[in-house]
Amino acid sequence: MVTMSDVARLAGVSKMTVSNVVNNRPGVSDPVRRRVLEAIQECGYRLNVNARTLKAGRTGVIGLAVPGVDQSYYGMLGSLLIEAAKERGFHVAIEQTGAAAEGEEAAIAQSHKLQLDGLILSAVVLDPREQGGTAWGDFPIVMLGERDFGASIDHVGMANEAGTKAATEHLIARGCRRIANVTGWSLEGVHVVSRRHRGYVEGLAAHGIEVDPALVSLSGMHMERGRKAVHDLHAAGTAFDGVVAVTDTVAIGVMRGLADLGLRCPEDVRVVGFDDIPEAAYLAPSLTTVAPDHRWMAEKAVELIAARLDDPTRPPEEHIAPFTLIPRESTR
Amino acid sequence: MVTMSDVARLAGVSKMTVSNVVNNRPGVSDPVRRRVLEAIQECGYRLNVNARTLKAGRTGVIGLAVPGVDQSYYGMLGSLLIEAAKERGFHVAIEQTGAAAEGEEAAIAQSHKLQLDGLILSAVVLDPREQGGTAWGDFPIVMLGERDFGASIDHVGMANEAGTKAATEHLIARGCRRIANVTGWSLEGVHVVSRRHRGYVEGLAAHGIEVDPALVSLSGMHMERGRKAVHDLHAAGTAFDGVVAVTDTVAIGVMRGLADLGLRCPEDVRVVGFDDIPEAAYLAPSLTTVAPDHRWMAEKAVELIAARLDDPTRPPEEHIAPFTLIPRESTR
DNA sequence: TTGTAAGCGTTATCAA
DNA sequence: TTGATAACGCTTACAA
Repeated sequence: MVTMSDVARLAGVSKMTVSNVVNNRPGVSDPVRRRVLEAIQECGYRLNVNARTLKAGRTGVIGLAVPGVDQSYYGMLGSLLIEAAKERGFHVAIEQTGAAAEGEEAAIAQSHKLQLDGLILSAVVLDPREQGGTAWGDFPIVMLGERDFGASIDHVGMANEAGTKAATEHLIARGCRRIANVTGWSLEGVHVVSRRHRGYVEGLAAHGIEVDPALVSLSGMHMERGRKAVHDLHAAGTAFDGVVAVTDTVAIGVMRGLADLGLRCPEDVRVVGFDDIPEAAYLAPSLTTVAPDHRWMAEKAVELIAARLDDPTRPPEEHIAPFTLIPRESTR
Repeated sequence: MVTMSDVARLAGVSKMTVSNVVNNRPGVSDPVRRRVLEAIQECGYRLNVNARTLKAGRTGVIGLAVPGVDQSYYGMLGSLLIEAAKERGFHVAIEQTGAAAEGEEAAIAQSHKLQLDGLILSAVVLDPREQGGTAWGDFPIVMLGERDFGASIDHVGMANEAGTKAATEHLIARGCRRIANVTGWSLEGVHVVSRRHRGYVEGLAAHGIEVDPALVSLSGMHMERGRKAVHDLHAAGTAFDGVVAVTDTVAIGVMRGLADLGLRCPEDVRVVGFDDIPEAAYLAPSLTTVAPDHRWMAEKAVELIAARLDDPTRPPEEHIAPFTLIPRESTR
């Protein structure tokens, strides 16, 4: 490996002068600067970021922990976050949590260990309360998603309740009266699933419709679960004319399930999703969905990391992304 | 920051002994080990990976450069690579190239600069020939995808030609005779698009069917392009009863385009894709596709990085992933 | 404007 | 079995 000393020797100056040139610091005469630059060219020198980091205590890398980038939603989110980070000169190291509490905790520990400059954590199941508040010291963590974070941590969320409520009311406006909610793993506690379910309940309530427990299907966040939920509803003889799916991914499974049963969408059953993943517009029928402003969220998250890095004492902030309901064929 | 020296002082031993304990090295007596571990607990010490790296000359991080993780295929691939890397103790930093030559070159430069231990590059457009052979010294780069890499670089590819040929023959076996190829941006040179197109041509040739240029639609690698391609074929009055799409993503667009025109799949037009992205099985109709063994590719790629790190002089290797044709409803 | 010396937190080496 | 010392490549502080 070519080091600064090598360059220095070649240019006939001291290490320090090379350092000054490399970092574009003032106080180096032009001829010397030129000589150093030539030497750098000549021997193909590259600055060792690690050594610099060792001194500075920063890495320029932020961690991103998501359940898995193989899921459309997190792929899209990851992509936007990587771009947003790039804008501010950060690189991104990805950690996959598998949507498990251990995975999410491990991600925090890892980023700490790797001395990343911060971590953006898409918390699906982790309960920050159980982590003993600010147990992470002032390591900059931004939480994405929906948990009961209290006011103790930077958080970028989206309008889960309002979004699902709007989706539910949209179905009602289209004439649906027996609306199923194909939702996630549990309705206990505070997380994406429970909040979105709450929006469904509120949407119904706003129009005086009572919740029929038979129409609420706890499944999981994958396509297969959405499909199975529809099969189960059908097998149980539960009639329904609309479905509020907890995510677009689940909605894809739901629509597939309908196809399995020979039910037409939207004629027999209307479907809405949540997230507006890239595929949503290209399905047949295209999927009506709640679209949070993901780019906005990504930029906000990186901004919060940068801000906390500058001032570790600043009070935590909470931001909620705006959303739009995008009507498409699945509810026509 | 708590350092080894702090722990050493607290435990009343030398830095070196702490290092030995932390790294689970033999030759430390049990009582001393215990004492050190207690001290570590007590002061909340964490190993500074950076300092270790500085010594080792390694970072433990490999770069992964793909066009964008928001595309299902690269999301899936990324996910598998992250897991494979984890298996071998590597972390992954992601770079997005936007499928542009500059992006791909920049990714190489960046990984160099960040002193990553290696780079796995999903090269879509970069021409290694133009890069002057081994201009990257012995920085471990593994190329994924299909380019004319010569024998000069580690490469993990897939059976693009054989796969598409099989897909084409599958359509023929199903009775299709007017088979369109909705393909990428260009058929010049050697890359995924041209190789897969070649497979299409071979598949037709094997059954004595001549290529009708009107049936070959150069589009691009996104859903919208697949949709547009179908619209264009239709507008031009070109009849077709089958479509070989260059990727599953494009195939989704194709199926959407068929729906736009009121054409039924598979009754009017049968469709095959390539990649087997997670959504393929859940579309309605589900998508017949060529499924390369992605997990195998991911593991191979990481393995090659590790091997070159161990022995920079080893000759470059080329590996081609096996594939399976998965028949589904879109060609029933 | 340039150079010297010390030190960042870790590990390899060798001596005790 | 343990410890002292010298690196790793760079930057900060200060001297020339």
